[in-house]
Amino acid sequence: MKADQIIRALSALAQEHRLAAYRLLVQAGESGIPAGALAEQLDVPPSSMSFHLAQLANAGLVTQRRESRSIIYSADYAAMNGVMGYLTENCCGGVPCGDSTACLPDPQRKSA
Amino acid sequence: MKADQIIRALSALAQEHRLAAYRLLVQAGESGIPAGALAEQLDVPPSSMSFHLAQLANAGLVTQRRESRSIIYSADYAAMNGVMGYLTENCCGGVPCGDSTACLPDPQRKSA
DNA sequence: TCTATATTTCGATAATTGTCGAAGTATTGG
DNA sequence: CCAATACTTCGACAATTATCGAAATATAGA
Repeated sequence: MKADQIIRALSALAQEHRLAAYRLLVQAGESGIPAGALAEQLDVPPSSMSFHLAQLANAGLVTQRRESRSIIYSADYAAMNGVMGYLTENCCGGVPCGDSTACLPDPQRKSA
Repeated sequence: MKADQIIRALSALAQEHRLAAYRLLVQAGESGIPAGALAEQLDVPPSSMSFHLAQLANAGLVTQRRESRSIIYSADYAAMNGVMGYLTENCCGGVPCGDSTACLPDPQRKSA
């Protein structure tokens, strides 16, 4: 994963509403949350929420799927793990350290 | 750790030069790297580097100490772990998942 | 097809962030 | 005390990002 991609992900998370939205999505798991519900819960106008969700999607941190009239967003755990892996890379001068950030969607987790 | 603090940390890392500097510091470990050396390695003017290092310090991601005429910066591993913990919190809808991001300075790591 | 719902795109404006030279502040050695 | 070194702070300007109403797009149901 290259630096530019990581920076986009970090920028995406470095904003009040997006960080809050992302965390809700992370906790919601695979079922995800529709854009409108996120806007309501975070008390942000729909157009603003849409802007923020687009940033998260562009960063690869969330995926979207249409379901009837709603667009459901869900967190992409692999992307999050990628970012954290990048930050911890060579974290102790090359010496291996308890560096095993792994997080998979609820239903189908690997046996870590 | 509260959201505002996390946002400052993520903002600090979400910038080309700061991400690069931070990674150098992470790899350098406790000995750290003087401001000037970072500026030179990253090909950034001293005043710009200073600005960026101040951001990282303000976010609590790095610490600084004076050593003669130089100011040595080093990564604060605990802060990094705090940020990652925040991101993975309740990451699978409350179900525990391989969520053990830990990273300690080279010389004195815990037996994880 | 017409209307209501759900969301996005557009566009204009406000706010924040990045850049870097010049000047200022520590520290050391002569 | 003076000059050199290592950094930081200041200040001005450029660039990017956030906000949100209005208009556009997609879907579903009557």
